[in-house]
Amino acid sequence: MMKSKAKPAAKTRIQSQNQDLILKAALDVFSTYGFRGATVDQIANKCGLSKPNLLYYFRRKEDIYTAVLEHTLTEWLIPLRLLEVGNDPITELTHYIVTKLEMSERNPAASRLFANEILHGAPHIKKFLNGPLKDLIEAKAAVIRTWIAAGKIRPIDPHHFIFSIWAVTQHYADFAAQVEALMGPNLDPHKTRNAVLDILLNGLKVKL
Amino acid sequence: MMKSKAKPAAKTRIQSQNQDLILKAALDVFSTYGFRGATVDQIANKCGLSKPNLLYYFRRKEDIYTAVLEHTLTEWLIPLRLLEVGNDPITELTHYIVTKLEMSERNPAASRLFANEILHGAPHIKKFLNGPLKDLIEAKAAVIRTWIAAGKIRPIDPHHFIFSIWAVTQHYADFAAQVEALMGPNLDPHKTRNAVLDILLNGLKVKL
DNA sequence: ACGTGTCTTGACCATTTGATCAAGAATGAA
DNA sequence: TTCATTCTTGATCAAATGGTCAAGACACGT
Repeated sequence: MMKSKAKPAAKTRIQSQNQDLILKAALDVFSTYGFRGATVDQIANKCGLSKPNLLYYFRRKEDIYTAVLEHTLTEWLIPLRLLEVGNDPITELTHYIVTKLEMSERNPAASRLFANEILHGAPHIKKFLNGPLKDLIEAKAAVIRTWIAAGKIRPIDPHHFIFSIWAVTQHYADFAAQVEALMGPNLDPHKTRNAVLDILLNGLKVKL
Repeated sequence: MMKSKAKPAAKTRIQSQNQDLILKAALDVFSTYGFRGATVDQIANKCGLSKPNLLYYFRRKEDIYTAVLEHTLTEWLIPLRLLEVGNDPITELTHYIVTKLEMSERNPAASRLFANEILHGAPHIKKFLNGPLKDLIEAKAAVIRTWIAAGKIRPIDPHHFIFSIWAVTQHYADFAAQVEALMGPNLDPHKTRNAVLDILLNGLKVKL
């Protein structure tokens, strides 16, 4: 029998079902404790599988990690891809920032997993950074330059502006412990959204 | 003989010398690998001491971690403390942001150690966040409100504005791997400084 | 030089943890 | 039902790692 491909994403019903369980649990555990801090046992317990069974689906701990990391990365770029020249820069950027904030709020674990990976030197995703992400950021920097050339926004540095958006939006997921300690547990997402939009976008207006 | 205090910061020449070596090495190792990812052996090797010798100065791994963390925190607040009402908000904020960027550039390990701790829920510094840091941020939020009341800057949310400054400035240390991948290894600190100041402060201007 | 207290370390221990394996249980196509 | 394939797990291993200890080396005031 042909074994189809090297890594058949999922063949059996049980396979795809369990792989899904594992990836969900792994995202939780890895994002909370980091790669080294997480244990295979923790992940196994969290999804109700035995450790050997888990290692039947992913041979090594690192395989689970890279799988969940890649799965996260692909979704991570989607909002930025949607940033196009369009008509109004403020509309476009507002949509991007709001989407990013919503992602950080809905799935902080993914944000933290990513942050942790970068923080430790991005050993597993160097290629992703130098390849797809680099290409994407250059394309979007070009979009921003178009706006500037058209006189629609003030001339800011596109790259550093994108970094600032990333930094601020992800801050609310990655540094949630700090934000919560300083603002209390009932942070109003609506207020946060308005404040962030205000701070990041108001400086773009061209002087009259 | 009186043992003076519970934890005499350092008595002997050798003691203060070795404790210093240990803390320096520990900052490096902990910031790179996280608490769980770091090993006592790594720290010992890095500072040229044997593992048992290192554990002679700090009984447990966690003691080293908390020591280096506390040592870092105290310095971390200094620039923000210097933020006062003064005359010109832009001057004050520029100074704060520039200082923060310089700290991130000069000592990225400290920034990453802190980021890592927060990222994992800040288990060791909850008290610091809820106490000194909370007090400080409230005081500085008041400073910003003073500027707003005086009509010197546009009415932005003080807390979220401080968060934004933290997020953006620390981004260049914490996410250095990503920044480097996207901008190349020769990032010009001067350009970064100007770009960040431009993005964060231009939106504060009151409309004419 | 002496001697007390400080410093250093090789050897060792207990636990955790990633990973293996053989054997048994469940699944599903014929 | 049959039976090959897939799935599951208890038992177990080897390595890594935090921490201990007793014994020896060293520093330094006298």
